[in-house]
This record gives sequence, structure tokens and C-alpha cells, in this order.
Amino acid sequence: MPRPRATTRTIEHPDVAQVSLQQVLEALVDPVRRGVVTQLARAGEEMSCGTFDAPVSVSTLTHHFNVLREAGVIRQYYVGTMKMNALRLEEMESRFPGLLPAILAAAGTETRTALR
Amino acid sequence: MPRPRATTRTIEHPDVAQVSLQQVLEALVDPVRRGVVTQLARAGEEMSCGTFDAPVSVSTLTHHFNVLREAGVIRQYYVGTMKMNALRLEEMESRFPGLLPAILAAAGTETRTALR
DNA sequence: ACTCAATCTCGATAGCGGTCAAACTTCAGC
DNA sequence: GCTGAAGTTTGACCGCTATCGAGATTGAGT
Repeated sequence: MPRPRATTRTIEHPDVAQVSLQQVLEALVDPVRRGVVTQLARAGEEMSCGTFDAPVSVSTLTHHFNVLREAGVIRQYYVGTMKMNALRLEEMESRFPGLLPAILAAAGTETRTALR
Repeated sequence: MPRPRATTRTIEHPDVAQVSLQQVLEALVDPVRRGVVTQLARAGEEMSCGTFDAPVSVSTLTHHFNVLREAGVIRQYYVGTMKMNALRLEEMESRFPGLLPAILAAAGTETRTALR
């Protein structure tokens, strides 16, 4: 019985054309989620869920990742038991030009956000 | 008879250097407040509190104006019994470059926000 | 098969924030 | 001084969301 093992579980991602500004702003207004996005941007590469520095429990982090994904901000896929996270930078840029860069730049000059 | 002076009551305004990204995002995440900012930007001039189109009561609007002012997004001053509102565009631009333009641009292409 | 690591699901809680109506203040004009 | 117009304040309500712990799931390695 050939199981579709080649691809593990698939995760639903919205088309960025369908996400609203409201959704994106709601996603980015939470400091923990903004911390996630900032760390992703700084790393310049994908990160698994467990490698983020955040002052909340893992179950809460799961929730935050869901919100970010449903807002089209990040893309997620499984690699074994790990879940990788990637910024959807270009797509967000085409949908909301300048928005993410502006927030990332501002977050960079912010007084230390409450991470940890 | 001296002309209508704005010095009747003084209103506190924060230095934009002291407002946090968190504050600004919290201010702009509310659709009603974003509607206020959008209308101000489109008008290209100052507007009194009573001239905004918003789906909430006046007391609620007062609250929203307070939030926007404390976030450094708008400047307010009295002219008689009217309270005028002006966008602090340049100041916000120097503090959070590109942020307001990005949000205003995105709001412009949004499906009709619930105004009314 | 067993076990551990990584993540998710569920249920419950707590606090914040948007909302309103009603009463109050402040000013302009008569 | 009145009166009306423009905002504000107060107090209460309510819904939403971030939060957690406990238990379930899924996959890798042995």
C-alpha cells in the first residue's frame, strides 16, 4: 500500500491576495509574534518552531504560529517532527508594499522588546 | 476682540521619539481608527472630530482620538468648541520611516472597510 | 516495538479593549 | 444669563484573545 510518504502532512496556506490588511496588522500587533518575525528576518533563513526565543509556553507559541501563517506572513512545512518556518517576504511585499520592511526596520531600532 | 485662539485648553502630545512601535501598531490595528487616519490623509487637511464618518458613537470616537493622539499619530487642538485633528505625517515618517505610507497605501486598495 | 523529541489539541481562565448611554463641561451667539 | 453645539467623562458590559497545563499525536532513532 503506497502511502504518500514523499510529502508529510500538508499545511494550508492562504493566497496572499486573499489576506486583508486587518489580518496582517492583527498578526503583527502582538509583540511575541513580532518577535518571531524579527528573529526570522534576522536569521535570514528558515527556523524550526523550537528554536525561537519567546517568553511564552510552547502551546501558546503554536497558536502564534497559526495566526502568522493564516495571515500569510509565514510559510510552514514539516521536516520530520520539526516544523520549519519561513517568511513570505516577496509575497507580502507584492500584496502590501513596504509594510513588512517598515515594521522590521522599526522593530530593529526599538528598545528591547520583552523577549524573555 | 481677539481672534479665536487655540490656547484655551492645552492638549498633551507625546514626542514621537518616545512613542513605541507597539503603541503605533495598537493604534492602527483598529479599523475605526484606521478609518480616521485614512480620511485625514485623503482630505489632505485638518478635520474636526465631528466631521468623520465612523460607525460608532461619539463617546467611542473620543476614545479613538485619544489613542491616536497618545500614539503620536495625530495632533489635536481646540478651535472654539471644535477639536481639530491633523496627521503628524512627517514626524511619524522620521520615527517610523515608511510605516504610515505603507498602511495608507494598503488601506486604499482594501475592500471597503466597515465605515458606516 | 519502545522511547524520546517536537508539536498540536482541548478546555479553561483572566484581562484588556471597544462599545454605549447618560450626565457633565466648555464655548459661541444671541 | 440662556441655549444649543461640540466633546468629554464616567461606569458598566461584553467579546475576544493571549495564556497555560495536560493529554494526544507524529516521526526518528535505536
